[in-house]
Amino acid sequence: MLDPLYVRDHIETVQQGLANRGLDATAELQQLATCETQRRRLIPAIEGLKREQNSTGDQVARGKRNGEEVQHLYEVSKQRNQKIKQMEVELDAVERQRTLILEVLPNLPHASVPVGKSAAGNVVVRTWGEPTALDFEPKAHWDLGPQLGIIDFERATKISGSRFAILMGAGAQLERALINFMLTLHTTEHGYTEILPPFLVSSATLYGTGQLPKFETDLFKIAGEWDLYLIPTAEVPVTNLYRGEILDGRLLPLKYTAYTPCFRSEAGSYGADVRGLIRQHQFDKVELVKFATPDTSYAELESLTANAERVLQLLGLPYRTMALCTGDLGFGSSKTYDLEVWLPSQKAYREISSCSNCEGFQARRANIKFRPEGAGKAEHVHTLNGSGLAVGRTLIAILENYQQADGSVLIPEALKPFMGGRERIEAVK
RNA sequence: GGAGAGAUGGCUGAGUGGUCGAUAGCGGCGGUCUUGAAAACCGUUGAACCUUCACGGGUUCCGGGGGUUCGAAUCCCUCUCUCUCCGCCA
Repeated sequence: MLDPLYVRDHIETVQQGLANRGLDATAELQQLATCETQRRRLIPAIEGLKREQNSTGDQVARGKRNGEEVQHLYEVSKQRNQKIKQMEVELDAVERQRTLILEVLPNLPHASVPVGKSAAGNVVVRTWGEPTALDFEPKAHWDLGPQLGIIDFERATKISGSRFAILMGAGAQLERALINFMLTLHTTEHGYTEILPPFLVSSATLYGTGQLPKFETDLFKIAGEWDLYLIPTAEVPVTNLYRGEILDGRLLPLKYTAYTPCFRSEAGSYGADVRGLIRQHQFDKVELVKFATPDTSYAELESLTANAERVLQLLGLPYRTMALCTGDLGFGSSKTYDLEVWLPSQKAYREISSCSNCEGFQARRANIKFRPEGAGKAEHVHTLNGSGLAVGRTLIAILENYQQADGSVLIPEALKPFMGGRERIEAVK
């Protein structure tokens, strides 16, 4: 949620920022301005009446103690009270409308974000490694996996329907090894604290990170009388760790990493990446989340992104880092770097991580603050999150980049200790 | 699923329908004392919003919502959540 007071005083800037995202919010901002005017008319009026009401109450109390006649005050007070109630109903409607508008407006892009309309406007920040050179025609993972007997798409469809997959044998082991490898790296070398959160969360939690109310159709909701949804990312439960709390600023930044499965209905994405593991209703991800002070959050975004890149580097997977343009930013993000890994079969870089600084956008929704130096006025923290990495896509990248002419797949050096010393995955004869 | 108890400030915990934002203790912060620390003592210690250049002033908030009343932390209704016991269960 944008800061209502900031929006009030910077309508033009906000309008321009949202326009850069491809959103014409002229009408909404106009409505907001109207709400603001009415609000500022009603609040002082109501407060003035309440003040009179309080003083009348004191008069009654004092009068009664002294045995004076106070009946005549009752009627005045009663009428004033009706007036207050009437204005409060009005104010309530105004504030409701204000919230309704604010909660569906996306975050403003940071000044450093390139202006652009779509993914085509994203900018390559750096490239690591060279696209893997294979002296044979690379196979796609959806062929490799089944041929090696480590991925079964067909039986997954029988069990759960489309966009699910089963990992078996060395495939399941590889997924587990990747999770373990990533968590170990982030906790021991990058200083993150590991979290294993609930995979089901309440609507209040999803509101805090911005999935609700606008993106309910992307989520799986639990049937029945439950206010529970499957998490679409660990960002949701982990960012909500401190919802409604005021943190000691001296403890910031706080850094957390969490492995969770993620569940997305991907409504509206039919037709895209229908084959293979790329886009599934359920996938594993190791997430990085930070709570930072506003003055350090952009430095923290750089280091968080570097932490995610480190995973790819250690696995020897070629990738590039993209700065998303204004038109491609996610709802809650002020600035995002996407990491894209090279997939030989597609001869293209594909997204494997997305690292964002949401500034105070989620913190305002979730009411997460900090007190600088442990004292003084509390301000909203900045929240950051990034994949470190999407595990299923990492598995794809390993299969495709480490495939050999004979159809086997080598295990990257850094992963061997997590694979029980296994050197390669071969077809089960 | 059955039965019961509760929700008050960072924590613990008082609170008769009328100067209660709320007693007290702990914790935190500042100070005195000390070479330093501890102890002791003194002081201080919530949030949101409105208004003001500022100092300041004001309103609201005792789980959420509604009601009774001139007036509600206190009475009534309702919702949510937590805890305890029993049953079932990984």
